[in-house]
Amino acid sequence: MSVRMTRQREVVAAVLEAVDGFHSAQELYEMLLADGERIGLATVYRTLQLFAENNMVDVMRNADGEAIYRSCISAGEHHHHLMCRTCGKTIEIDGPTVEAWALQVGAQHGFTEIEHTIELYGTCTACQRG
Amino acid sequence: MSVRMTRQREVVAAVLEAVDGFHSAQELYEMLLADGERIGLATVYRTLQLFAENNMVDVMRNADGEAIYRSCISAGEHHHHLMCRTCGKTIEIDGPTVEAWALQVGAQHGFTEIEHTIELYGTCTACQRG
DNA sequence: CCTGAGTTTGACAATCATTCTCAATTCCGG
DNA sequence: CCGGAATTGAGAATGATTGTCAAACTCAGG
Repeated sequence: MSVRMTRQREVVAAVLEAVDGFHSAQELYEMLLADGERIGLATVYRTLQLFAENNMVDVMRNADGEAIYRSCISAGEHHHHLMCRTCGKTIEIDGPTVEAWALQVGAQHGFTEIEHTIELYGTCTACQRG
Repeated sequence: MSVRMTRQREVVAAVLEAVDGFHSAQELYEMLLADGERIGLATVYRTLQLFAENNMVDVMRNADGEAIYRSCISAGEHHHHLMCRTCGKTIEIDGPTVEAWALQVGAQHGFTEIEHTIELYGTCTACQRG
């Protein structure tokens, strides 16, 4: 029942801190192996899920529907992302506007416990040249 | 290069029209078989992708990252969804507010060609009882 | 109503992400 | 330091999706 701190969980947290942007479980697993860590793929998956449940990481899905993770910058705070479709650069954004809009639309249709996923994609300044 | 009309494409379009809500390629495939249609699973996948590219169907991803499809009610129009997390009932919504917000946020960060995905989840009136 | 070139199909293999299994190992409160 | 609960890991299993390629089909032209 209680959650334990293990070497594996520490190193997963560590890579997440060390790298920028979003990465899949597979990618993170490979990075760990490259760093010489001994850890199983299943453990990486389980750990990421655990972190996600505790809002310790950001989760989103790439265009292929794969889960990608990133250490949460505004830990625990709800926010969204603006990602460059060319270089993958990601900016964290928050939007009182949309939050309010989401709640309102939900309420209008009699829905409660509204949650939402909002992701923006575009081409960043750097990638517009070239 | 040219797109042909085939029996298979017709029946896929037909089930999409016949059923409500979003369904995975697998589900649609099974419905077709149940209807006595002769069609291959790969064909269902290919057909759905084709339809999606032509904006003839709505695509979204469920919580597991699987692609789910629905015949496009407001054909070709850009819109979003409000889905009941219990019964899967889905309502189509549009939001000038968020559209504008998305563009503005993108521009603020120097991003162009902004696209976005927005999905709302909640509990519908019916599912709140019980 | 034929025909041929180009499309599309389907059975099945192949990928690939993710989850499951379960014995062996590791944590940690007492 | 101990014991039981939590966690791990190797590999199998699952399941969605895509690739392969010969056979079947469509349709514009004759």
